[in-house]
Amino acid sequence: MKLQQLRYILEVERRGLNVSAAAEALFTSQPGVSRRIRELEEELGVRIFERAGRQLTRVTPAGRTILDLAAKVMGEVANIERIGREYGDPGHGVLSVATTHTQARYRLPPVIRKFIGRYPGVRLNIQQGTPLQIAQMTVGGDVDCCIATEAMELFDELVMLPCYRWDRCILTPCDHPLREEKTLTLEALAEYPIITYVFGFTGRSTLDKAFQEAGITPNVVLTAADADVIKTYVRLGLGVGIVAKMAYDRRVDTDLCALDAGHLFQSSVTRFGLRRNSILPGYLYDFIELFAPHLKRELVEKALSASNAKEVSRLFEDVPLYS
Amino acid sequence: MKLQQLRYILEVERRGLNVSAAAEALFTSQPGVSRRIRELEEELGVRIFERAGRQLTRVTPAGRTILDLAAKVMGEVANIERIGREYGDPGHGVLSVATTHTQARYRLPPVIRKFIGRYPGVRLNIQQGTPLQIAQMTVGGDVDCCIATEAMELFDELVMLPCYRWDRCILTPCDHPLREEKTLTLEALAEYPIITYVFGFTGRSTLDKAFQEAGITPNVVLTAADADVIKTYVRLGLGVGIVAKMAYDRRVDTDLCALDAGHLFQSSVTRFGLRRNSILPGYLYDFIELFAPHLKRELVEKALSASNAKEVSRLFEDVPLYS
DNA sequence: GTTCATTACGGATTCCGTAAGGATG
DNA sequence: CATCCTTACGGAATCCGTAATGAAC
Repeated sequence: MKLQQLRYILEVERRGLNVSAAAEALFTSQPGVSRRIRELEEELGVRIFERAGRQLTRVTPAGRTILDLAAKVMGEVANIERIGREYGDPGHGVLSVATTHTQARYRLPPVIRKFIGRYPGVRLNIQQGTPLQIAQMTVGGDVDCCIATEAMELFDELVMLPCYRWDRCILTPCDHPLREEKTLTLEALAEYPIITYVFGFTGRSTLDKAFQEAGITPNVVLTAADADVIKTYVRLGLGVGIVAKMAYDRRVDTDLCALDAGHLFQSSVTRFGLRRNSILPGYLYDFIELFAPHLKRELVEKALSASNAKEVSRLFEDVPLYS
Repeated sequence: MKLQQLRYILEVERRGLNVSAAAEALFTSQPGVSRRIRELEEELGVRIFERAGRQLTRVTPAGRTILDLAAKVMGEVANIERIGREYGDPGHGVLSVATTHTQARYRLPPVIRKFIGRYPGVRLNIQQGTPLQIAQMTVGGDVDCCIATEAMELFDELVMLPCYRWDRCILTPCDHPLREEKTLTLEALAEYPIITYVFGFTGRSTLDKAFQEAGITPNVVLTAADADVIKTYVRLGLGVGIVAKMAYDRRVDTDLCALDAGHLFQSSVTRFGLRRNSILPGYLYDFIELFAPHLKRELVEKALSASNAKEVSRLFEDVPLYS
């Protein structure tokens, strides 16, 4: 058995059983991939992929197990390679973080400023994407870690570390009638056209839940993937915005007013995502702690070695997350 | 990185950093091993072994981590290979069990009779050795599992499944004065020369502990690795034997008498040992259940995936082990 | 002088890419 | 006819074993 063979079958699965696509992604020829798979199947004496004629149609039961184990193997191999880089060149390396607009724009800048001061030898690489995309990037090994509020629970290869809890606020022009209300209610809010996040972004699901439970159908006239766009349309008078509090800065957004909406919606928790059982470069522990000071190295290591999500969440039972 | 390289560094470590010995064990040439290691170190950019001149002297810190990860990788690879054999040829294969004389002689025969009836296609392979040897054989992958009472807790790569609890008896010639005693005591026992197991065998440590706690120094005139030898010398009148109850069969040992000693010594627990995170062939689950009926497949699987010994022992808290 | 690891070299094997072939929709 | 996997073949790289070299006890 060769590592190459395992690498190939994993890529073939990742590309939806398309050998040609896998070959391209692996920067090699398609017949090579085909042959390597065939060899492995012959050596093991088991079909990994079912074929209809020449097409790979699906993964056999044995193949399923083999692919899962192969993924583990490649994960450990990646760890070994990282150990090499770490010891050979401590304090140097690359840190790839996948995250959403909200984090990149509002929450990460001070963290990154401190980080690059402390690790001038580490090349930072911030990838932006939808929550689903960034979770996939992390699972697939394209980045070292991710930060997001949504969709992270969909992958159980990911360990999720709660970072901070946040609430929403309502953005209006400063002369808006909503500012007259004594205590803001969902009903009052629903009187106006609403501008907020696209589904699947920045806690949007929590927002929908609140309206649904109150039996109210809000008039959402526009959705955007980030708060800057939302603000723009609030300024145009298109409606009132519902955004994360951290997206409002009274010094910059002088023409907008923010009303606290913490009591209207359940607060959301932003999380740090890491591949289970991965070994992190030393500076990544520091990066995590800069982002969420309660996530000390020891705690993160415990979470990484936990065998299931329940164990992880038990580690964070007593952590207060407001900041 | 190649699997071969990982295999080689592991063997070199196993052979006490002796490259020549490793090469021999791997059925290959010594320069090949040497070069392969060198290549891996160059690729990773880290020394795995420290050298004094040309001799490998010890494992570097980075090497330690790499070796541990390499062991995991090779473990998963072995699992993949097993999956192949399993699916390709269910009900066929090899089952290697390492165990001690006591188990092989008294406890295993009925189990094995049933097993070979149920799985005529499986080749059984029983390896006998000292408790330490058999535990090492299991860790090293030379056998699939082991059964023993002693020394199994020394390896935390092993998952130990408690199988049954047993007590000791005192073997004497039938006309021996000890038979006159109403209730047998340690003091009375210590009046006579004693023949029992060698240290490290079949619960010998429990035995020593009992005497020590009572402040008695027994006169152990002869020790042997198995009960058959002990019986022989009891028959010769050399002393009284202390052996596991299961080693006495009144139909066969008609010239010997057994006195219950359950109240004198703490009972011992015989355990099944498996490598952590290994995948077992289906018939091995059956073998385990034949040996210890409470060890159902599901329970064994849970224990195998547990991350530490404490978690394992929690699984067996409520299991009664007398049989 | 024996043990042990490294270097040097030739042969065998494996790996890979290009080109051609056959099946499917 | 376009897509996609397999087979065929030649060149390159890798792997392996023998022999020779050098260091250490």
